[in-house]
Amino acid sequence: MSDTTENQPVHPEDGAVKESEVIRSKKENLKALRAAGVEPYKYGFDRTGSVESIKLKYISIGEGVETAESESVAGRLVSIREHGKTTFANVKDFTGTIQLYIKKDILGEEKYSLFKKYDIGDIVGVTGTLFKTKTGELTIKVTALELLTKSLLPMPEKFHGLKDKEIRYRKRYLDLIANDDVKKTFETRTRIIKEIRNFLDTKGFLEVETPMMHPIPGGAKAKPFMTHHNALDMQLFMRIAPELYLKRLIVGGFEKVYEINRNFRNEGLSIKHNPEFTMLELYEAYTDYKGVMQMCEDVVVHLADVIIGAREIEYQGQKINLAPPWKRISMIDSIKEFAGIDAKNMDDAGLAGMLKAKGIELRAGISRGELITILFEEFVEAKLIQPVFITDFPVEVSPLSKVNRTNPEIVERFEPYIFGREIGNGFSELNDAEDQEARFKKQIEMDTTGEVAKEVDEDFVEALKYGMPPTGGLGIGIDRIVMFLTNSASIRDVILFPHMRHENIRHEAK
RNA sequence: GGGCGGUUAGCUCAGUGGUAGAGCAGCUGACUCUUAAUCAGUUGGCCGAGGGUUCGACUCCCUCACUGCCCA
Repeated sequence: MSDTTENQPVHPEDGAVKESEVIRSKKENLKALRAAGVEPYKYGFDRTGSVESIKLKYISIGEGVETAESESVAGRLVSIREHGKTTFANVKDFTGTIQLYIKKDILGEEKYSLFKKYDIGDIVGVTGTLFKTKTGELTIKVTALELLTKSLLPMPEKFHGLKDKEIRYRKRYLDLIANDDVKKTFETRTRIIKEIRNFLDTKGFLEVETPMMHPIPGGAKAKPFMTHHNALDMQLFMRIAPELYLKRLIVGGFEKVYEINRNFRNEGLSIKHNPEFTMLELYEAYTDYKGVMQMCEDVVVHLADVIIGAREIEYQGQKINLAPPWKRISMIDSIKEFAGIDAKNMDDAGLAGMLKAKGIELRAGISRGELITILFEEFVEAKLIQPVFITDFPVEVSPLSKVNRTNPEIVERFEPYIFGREIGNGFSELNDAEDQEARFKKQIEMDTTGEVAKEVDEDFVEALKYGMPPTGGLGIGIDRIVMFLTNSASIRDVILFPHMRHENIRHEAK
């Protein structure tokens, strides 16, 4: 942070992209077009259809046949192949790319010479009849051509596209222009979320919105983003989870609610973590963790059916079978099965020894439940490739779950894992207000994050005192689900504008 | 936070101490069914930033920034 250039502002006018020959040429073309009376930034264009619809409409016309009727499409010029007094070009809209055949004879001398001032990257509107070339490609024989938007910066390379991941994430619009699969991924993301809503709405769930700014930082371990309300002179925290608000709604009489929205965690970035990410949380009255565990399985299987059309998916070269029923195993048993460690019959010192041997530092006075959880995270998690529900979490790490009805050391909680990654969390919601208050207090005592003073959400405890029906709650990480269903390696590939550091020096150098 | 890799033309990439390269894009010209069009010519670089070693550094060393991956 001692670098003096660090905080110098970047001036997009002169700093973002240096004026090159390519840019100069585009600016000159713009000037020439204006001089010829062309408005380079039009206000609209009437299309007769999308590229895809037109391709479908004329899919079966024969070679050598030219349609009588005209069609109009608009989009970005993505390639130009000059051929003397004829030019082939490709125009791309949201649905696809179609070839243009631009002939001097048809367009006329003047229009054709104006067209030569168009550049790859410009947005154009074209009208013409359709025919198939001798290689069978449906092509628009252009009778009218209009510049709709002049572009001033060079497009990514046409064949190799845009590969630099940094530019792809920082300038997602270029990524979208250059890489068709990116567009597909984000369309799929939207379909997935829409399908989740559809699934839950059909089951009678009500979608609600709860505050993004909380007066009390929730979350036992997560660190919050802080902000401030000026008029109220009030410290606020970007929400870590909507859980306590949604449960207030269950107290209030809503019996099935869900929210799909952003959560914020002030932690590091990784292939699996973005500071803001999207969660589904749902709460259903009169069911328990087994009910929502079934719901979790149903939702994911439904998504596989609808989005992929298959229950076996391939993720990063690994086949994953989502077909129900998913394996269900307690945390302690999973440690034995996947790591060969018989934690049940080991004392705390023995558990701690195994962790220390792996170089893990342990807090003084750490509880048995925490030891088991860390053991699970260290030795088991990564091995959970096929879908599995890990159940029966230690009570110490689960302040919001009801204790197991037969064993008070564990709670009625589960986490689904796929490809070694936790994709959700669910439990029988604790509704004993006095127990909840005690567990909150214990959690605060154990809090080691230190940076933000955690406090008991008294208002939530009060709400519970009025009585919350037995309730099952479920959270699912939407980004991770989208990653699996789109075979995306990084969370950044499923978030349109992932969080990035400041560019500073490199940006200025360009 | 630690380890390893990357950063060279607008884009995609070569370049192991001796005058910075290719393809695409751009520019000039030829070409009326091309499609990664072709052919001929041509412009374009603070080699991420700063420091050091050296007669000489894109290249070796150090620091920093950003980035990708792995780990915590």
